[in-house]
Amino acid sequence: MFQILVVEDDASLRRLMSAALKQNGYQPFTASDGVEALDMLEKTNIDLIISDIMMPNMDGYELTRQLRSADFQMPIIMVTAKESFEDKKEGFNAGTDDYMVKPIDINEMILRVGALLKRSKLASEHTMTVGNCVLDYDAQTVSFNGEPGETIPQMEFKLLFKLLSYPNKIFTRRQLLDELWGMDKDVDERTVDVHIKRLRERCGCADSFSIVTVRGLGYKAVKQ
Amino acid sequence: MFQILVVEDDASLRRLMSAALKQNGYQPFTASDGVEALDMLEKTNIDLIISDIMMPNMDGYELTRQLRSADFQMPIIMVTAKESFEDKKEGFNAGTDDYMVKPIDINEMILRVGALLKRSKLASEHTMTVGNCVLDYDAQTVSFNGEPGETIPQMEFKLLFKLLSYPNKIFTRRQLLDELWGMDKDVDERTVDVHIKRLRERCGCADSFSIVTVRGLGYKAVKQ
DNA sequence: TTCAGATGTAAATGTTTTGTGAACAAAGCA
DNA sequence: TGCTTTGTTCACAAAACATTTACATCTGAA
Repeated sequence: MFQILVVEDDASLRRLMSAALKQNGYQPFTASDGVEALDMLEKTNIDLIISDIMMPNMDGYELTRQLRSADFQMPIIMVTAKESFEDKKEGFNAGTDDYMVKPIDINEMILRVGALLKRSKLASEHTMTVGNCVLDYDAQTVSFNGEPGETIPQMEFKLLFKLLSYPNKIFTRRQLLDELWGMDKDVDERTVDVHIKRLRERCGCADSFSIVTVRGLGYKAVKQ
Repeated sequence: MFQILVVEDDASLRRLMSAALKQNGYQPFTASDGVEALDMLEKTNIDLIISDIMMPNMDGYELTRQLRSADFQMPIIMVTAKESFEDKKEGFNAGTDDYMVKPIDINEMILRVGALLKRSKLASEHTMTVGNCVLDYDAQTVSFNGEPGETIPQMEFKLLFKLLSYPNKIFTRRQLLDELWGMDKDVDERTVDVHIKRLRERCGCADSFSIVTVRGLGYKAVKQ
C-alpha cells in the first residue's frame, strides 16, 4: 500500500484530502507545515507528498529543496492558490513534479496521485526495457541485445530516458531544456538538436523505437 | 474550445445555463429532451453533457444508459430536483459522473464543469475519435482502424482537428485562415484549398466522415 | 447550353526548420 | 598540468513544409 504525506495547514482541507486518499486505497499521513513534514519523513516510508505552498514555518518550496538535497526522490505535488507562472517556475526549480490549483478537485487529485505513482514506480525499477534496448538509470548505461551496457553522457541519457518515458508525446525543445537542463539555464535550443543527433547515432541499432522529428514542434520517441 | 450540451426542458433555465457557459468560454449546445439530445450528439463533438433527469420522451437516466452503451464516454452531470439517495444510486449505476440539485447555483455549475473537463482531458490524453479515425492532439497523429498513428504536418492537423470539432459546420476560407493561421497573416485563400486536397487524400480511408465543399461558402466535415 | 466564377490539382517557388560537421569551452581525471 | 570526455555554439547544407501560380475542371444561373 502506498503511503502519502499531506502537508497542509488548513485542518479541514487536510482531513478531506486524507479521507479521499484513504477511500482510494492509499495510506495517508499528515503534517501541518514543512518542519512537521520533515519530521514525519524521518519516521515513515513516504511514497508521495502533496504539499501546500503557503505554510507557517517552512513553505512548500523550501520543503522541496530540503528534500531533494537530502536525496529524497519521491514525487511531490504542489498545491497553490494562484495559478501564476512565477509560482510554477519556482516550483519546478525546486524539484516539484506536479501542480494543483486551489480549490482542489478531489477526483483530480486522486488521478494525479495515481499517475505519478505509476510513473515513479516505473522509474524506481531503475531499468527500462524497450525492445532490444535496456536503460539502467542508476548506472546511466544503455545496452542493446543483452550486451554489456555502455555508459553514455549524462545529457544524452536524460534525454533518451525522458523521451522513452512518454512514448509518442511531443516535447518542444523549450520543454526539454526546462525539464532536463533546468529553467534557469540559458541554453540555445539548437543544443537539443545536437544531442538528438548523437542519440540517433547511438541508438541506430534499436529495433523497437526511434526518435522522430515533428517539424515546427519538437521531438518524440515512437515505439515500433 | 469545449463543447457542452445542455439537456433541459425548461426553456428559461436552459437559456440561463447556456448563457453562463458561453460567458465562461464554453460553446453551449441545447436540447429539450433526450431524443433531441441524441440527435445533437450525432451532429457535433460534445465534450460534456449537463442533463436534467425529468424530461418528456426520454429521461436523463435513459439518455445516460443509451449514451454509455453507444460508447460515448464524455462526462455527464445530472440535474435533479430531489436530493434522494435512490436518485443518486440510479444515476451512478447508469454511468453519471456528477450531480447537481435544483435550484442550480450557476457558479457551482461552472466549477463542476471545469473540474470534470480537466479530469476527462487528463484521462483521455487529448484524443478525438470519429469512427475508425483517432486524432491524438499531443502526438499530432492520425490513425485509422487502430493502426499506429501517423504524424502529419501541423497545418493539416490543425485543419482536420478544427473541422472535425464542429461536424457539419461550414467554415469559410477566411474563417479558417483567421482561426488557424492567425489574423495577422496575409495568406491567399486558395492556400486552404491545397491543404484540403491533401487532407482528403490522407483521409481517404476514413469510414465515418468526409470533407465536403460548400460551393460559394467554404468547407465542412460531414459525419456519415 | 453557355459562360463566368468557383474549385481541384500538379508543379514551381519560397520560407522556415532541422541535420550535421567542426570548433570551441568546460568539466573531470590521472 | 595536460589529456580526455562531455557539452555548447555556430555556420552552412539539406529537408520539410507552406504558399503561390497556372491551368484544368466543375457548377449553377441565365
